[in-house]
Parts: sequence; C-alpha cells; structure tokens
Amino acid sequence: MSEITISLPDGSSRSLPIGATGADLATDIGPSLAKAALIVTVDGVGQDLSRPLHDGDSVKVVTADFEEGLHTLRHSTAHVLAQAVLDLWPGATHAIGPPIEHGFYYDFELPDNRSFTDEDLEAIEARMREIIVADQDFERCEAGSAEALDLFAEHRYKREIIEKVTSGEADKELSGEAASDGVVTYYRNGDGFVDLCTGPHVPSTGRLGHFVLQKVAGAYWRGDEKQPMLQRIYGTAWGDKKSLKQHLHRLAEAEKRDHRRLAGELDLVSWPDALGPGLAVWHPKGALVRKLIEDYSRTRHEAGGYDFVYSPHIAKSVLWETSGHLDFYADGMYPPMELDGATYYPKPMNCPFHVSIFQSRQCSYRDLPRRFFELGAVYRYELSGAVHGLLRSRGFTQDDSHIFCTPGQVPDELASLLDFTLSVLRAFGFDDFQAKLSTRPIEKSVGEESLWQLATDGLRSALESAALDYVVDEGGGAFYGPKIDVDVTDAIGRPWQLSTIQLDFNLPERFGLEYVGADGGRHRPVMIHRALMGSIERFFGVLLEHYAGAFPVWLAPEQVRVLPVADEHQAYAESVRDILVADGRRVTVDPADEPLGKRVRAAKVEKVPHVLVVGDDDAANGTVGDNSRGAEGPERDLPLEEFRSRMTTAVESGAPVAGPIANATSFKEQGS
RNA sequence: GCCCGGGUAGCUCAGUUGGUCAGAGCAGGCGCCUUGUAAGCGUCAGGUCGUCGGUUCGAAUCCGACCCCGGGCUCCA
Repeated sequence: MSEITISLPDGSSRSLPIGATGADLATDIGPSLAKAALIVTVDGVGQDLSRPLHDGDSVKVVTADFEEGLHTLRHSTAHVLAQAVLDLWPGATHAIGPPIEHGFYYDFELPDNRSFTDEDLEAIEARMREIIVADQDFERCEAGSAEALDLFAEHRYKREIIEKVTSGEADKELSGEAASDGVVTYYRNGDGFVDLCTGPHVPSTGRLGHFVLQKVAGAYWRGDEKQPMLQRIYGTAWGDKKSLKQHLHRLAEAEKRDHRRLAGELDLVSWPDALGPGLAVWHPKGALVRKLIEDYSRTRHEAGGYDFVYSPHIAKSVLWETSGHLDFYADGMYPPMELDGATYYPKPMNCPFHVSIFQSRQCSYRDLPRRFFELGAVYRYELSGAVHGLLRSRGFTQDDSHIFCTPGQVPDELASLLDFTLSVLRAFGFDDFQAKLSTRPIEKSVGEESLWQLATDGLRSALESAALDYVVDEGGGAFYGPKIDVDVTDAIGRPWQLSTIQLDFNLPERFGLEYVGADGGRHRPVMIHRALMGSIERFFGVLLEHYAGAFPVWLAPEQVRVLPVADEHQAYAESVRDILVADGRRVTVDPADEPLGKRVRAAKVEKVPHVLVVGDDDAANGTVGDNSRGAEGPERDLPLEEFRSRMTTAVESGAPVAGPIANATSFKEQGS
C-alpha cells in the first residue's frame, strides 16, 4: 500500500501518499485552506501541521475560524511573549503560559525580583513583532526526563513541571504544559528559545500578529498564596485584524457599562472613603430603584407561600459555635465585640436565626414545608483586594430564605423552587440561563447516602422539568448537601452567578431540629437555603450593567420628564405632570430657564425613558411631544390620553406579579 | 492578604527637570436670554494637591509610613 486514506469532517475521504502531513492534506484540499490552516485535529486531538498522518485517521483542518484554532494561535503567541521576555531580560525565567478566553497570559520571574512596567510592555510587544516578522518555525522535540531537566537547568519552574509530570503528580493545569509517559515534549524556535509544551502550535511565528499585550499583574505560582508571586502579562490575540478590533471595541463597551461608573453618573450609589472599602451609601434615585426591586421580591414571596421574618445583625458566639460558622467560616466574619461579659459577632449569614425561629415551637409534619424569608443584611470580611463595587462588598443584603421540609417533600419543593427562581429572574429581563448541579464530595461529607440521593435526584429532575441547560460538577457540592447554582447571561453575553439552591443536612443536625411525624415519632427535617438574586446590592449592580443604566420603565427612578418650551407653558407642563403622577408615574418638570436642546440632552444623558416637550400646540390641544428612549425621533401631537395608556401598558408588562412570565423579552426591548 | 498602577475643585482631567503651578471643561450659584427636541451668553464661588511624617531656602512634584481606588492573584464553606 503506497497511500493512506483520511476521512474528513464532511464524511468524504481523501487518499494521500504515505508520510503525508496535515499541511499536505490542507494543500491537497485547496490553496486558500493551506494558507489559513493552523493545526489539524486527528480523531479530535490537536496536532501540528508538520506531523505525519496515518491511514484511517479522521482529520479536521483547523483555521482561526475554529475555537481550537484560536486556542492554538493564542498559545503560540504566549510562547512568543516568553521568547521576547527571555531575550530582553537575561536571567528571567518563565513559568506557564496558557491560552485563555479571548487571549493568553504568561507568568515570569525577573532577576532581582523586579517587575514589569507599562514601558516594558511596549518594548516586549515590539520584540514580539520582530520575532513574528522573522517567521521562525515552531519545531516539536522530545526528550527523556533527565535530558529535559538538563535543557531547562536554568528554569526552576520548568524543572518543577517536568518533575511533577514525569512522576505523575501533575494536576490538570500542569500536564497541559509538558508531556506524558516518561517522554517530555518541548518546542524550539528561533535562536535557541525552547519551551516545555505539549502543543500543538502554529507552523511558524509568521502566522501570528493580531495581538496586543494588555496588562501586568501579580499571580502566585500554581495559584497558591504560599508560593512566590510571579509577574503575569495578559494579552489578547485573534486570527485577523478585524476580530482583534472588534474585541477591543467590546472591551470599551463593557467599560462604559461598568456599574461603578454608571452609579456615579446617574447619582445612584457612592462609596465615600470615610465608610471603608466595600461599603456603599444609596442616594435617593438608587434607593428608589432598589426599593422597587425589593418590593417586587416581597410581592412574589408573599404570593409564593413564604413567611416573612426578621433577625438582628449580631448574635452571641454560642449561636455561631452551634452553627459551626466559627469553626469553618471564622475568617470571613467581622471580629467580635465584647459586651456585658458576652462575645457578639456580626452575622455573615442569616441561617442560624431562621433555624432559631423554627426551633421556637414544636412543629408537626402538617406545618411543613415552612418557608422563612428575609431581606437579611450580612457582613463579611472580604479580602481588601477582592472588594469590587456592589458586586463584591463587605455589607450586603441577601434575598434569603430557609425552607424546612420533610424528606418526602424535597422533590416537589425543589421543582417549584426552581420555577419560582426562574420566573423572578425573567421579570428583570434575563432569559438566558445556565445551571450547575454540584453533587456529593468524595471526601468528608455529612448526611445519609439515601438523603443525598433523594436530594440530588430532586435537583436533577427539577432542572430537567424546567428544561434548563445544566452541567454537573461531580463531587463539587459542599460537605453538607448538593446544590444548584444558576447563572444568567446579560445583554452583552457575560455570565453572572445569581441564584443558589443549597440542601443542608448539617444544620438541622447541629441544632437538633425535629418535627413530629404522622407516626407520632420525632424526625429530622431537611433544610434548603436559597437566594434568588443572591445579594440585592450585587443584583442591582448586575442589572445596572445589563441595562447599561437604562432601566426599563417600571424600574426607572424617573419615568417621565416634562419640558415646557417656554415659561408660558409651565402651567400646562405641571398639569401634565400632575395627571401622570396621579396615575402613579414618577414625573418631574424641568422649567424653561435653559434652552430646550440643553434640557433634552440632560434628560437623555440621565436615561429618562420619556421626555415630553410641551408648547403652544400641546397646551391648546391637550397633547404632548414624546421623545422616548431608543426611538428614532420625537413623536409630536400625541394626545395625553394616549400617552397615559401607553405608560400603563409599559409599566404593567414590566413587573408581572405572579406566575410564569409570558412576554419576558419585551422588557429587554424597553431597556435598550 | 499579595503584585503592579493610581489619588489635584462635586465630576473628568492638565500641571515639564522641586522655584507665579493652584489650572481647564462640565456641574453648582447669580444675572441676561424664552427657547419645538442631545451642550445659549456673561459672571461668581470652589481645592490642607488622599493623610501623617521626612529631605530642602523652597514640595502637588523627592523619600517613608498609612488610608482609599483600579487591574490581577488568592478568596467567595
């Protein structure tokens, strides 16, 4: 046999001479593909174009249009980054440099423990471009471990990887960096630059170039805070100039949506230095939106069979000892206060209080499930570097509930809980969900196997009946029970983890919770912790970014602004306002002491959904000119009655009170 | 907590090598203008240059400590 047969993704097959490579295959298919090809996948596994194919291989020629192609391109760009850094700083050493979403990074240690500056980034980028222009081949090599250790004698992190990999101790992250089976693979290019790597890589550096270096950051070696802090350089890389440009544009757009920026611009929330990190104050407009969100939450919970409860912000240490928080969560708690000989802690969670309420009287199975709901403010000592606007703060309010039920009630309770969760999130314009089911950890956990089984099956069938996309994190659950986390995708495609439904077999045990069953005996209830928005503050921040500050009408702090054309229309403007206010709308009048254009602009900048301009014609005819957010231009001579009824429709469709939401997408349109 | 970069008026920022460097625009106050859909004109007021210490004849500028902010890392049972 002098030929091999290769099958292609479209089901066709091709014959090539023995010894033909991926590059040969691409050339055989067509010249433009040959030019665009970066690697091939053989039976789904990436491989350099220069490597030979074998008879019967199922091969895909991969270009930058495929995820694997971009991945390789970014990985190869990371190699060039390392090459440039090692060129420019003799004595520098490189650690790991993987591709990541949208780009890549590489970790380094520089001589004398120095770090990179912004000017360094420019120099590195310039050197990288020289390497790319030189069009150096990426050459795949193999070595025994002793030989490899010798090759990387000057590079302690590479040696550590080789040792870990060859002894079989490598974790997932490291094994991608080197090789397997006693053979170490590495790549060589240019004048002797070598890097440990399993590949594959693009054929030569000339295939790269649509990249920018973005930032320098510190990163612990192997992500362990006990290990040395390395210098990480992040970059982004794409297959062509246009994609790179688009990506940079998206980053700029995301920055414009930053909730911290919008919170200031729209006068919603601020973080005075005097309060301390992670602690915000809510200005009237922000507080109004927050109140609308909270009111909606309360209304839904009231209709959903929840009992409202309240609990204090601090409690004696015994409560936290019983709950176990002082054992496994002390680092996250604010420090204690000594009062009257007792030790009090600010609460990091609401659950022990709700448990206390459950304990306050004897309970029959007929009373279950009991669902306690509280917008409970908690305080957590987040690391100073972790604090981030409203998305990660030290004081926040959970839309927290604890449900106590019998084991038999668990499946139904979970199913209705998940429906409830999704329905509430949809009301805020989220309709793209991704869930994660976390199951029993392999190592220590509490609770009987049958209970874990029941709860995990319950969660799974709830996910399935809600037709929700989900992934399973095997063994990823907490030691005390399985859980579901729900992510939403926002208007520009970013995921946010909001909701959690967490089973707890531990707290009922620790507090000795009981109910009296139908058999007259005492039984232990199952407890479910759940938060839908998670934290009201964080949810508000996510909404602000989701809507880019343009809240839908039902949430907008100011729904309508009336602008009289001149002073003589002030009285009519006020009468329009009064009529709308009587309808329950939030309306202001901006008097004519500035030019109309300026006042229109101010209202637009503040993202008021409806700007009504009223002049002579309007006062005479009972009309308004509606310049609504997102519309192409103003709508003149609109009868006020018509505007009122449109507003009623808009507000009512925005905040459904109960049950499944039929037209969830409509709010998104209003928000745009 | 760790690495890097920052902190000048309410906001956004300019301030060269230490020496008329306390500045601009917007926002705010007061006048004028009376406007038909995204910035009218004039004028006034505003700052312990994050804080505290140091170097210097002299510090927004140099040094140290601390506070706060940003980007990462770690963390988010």
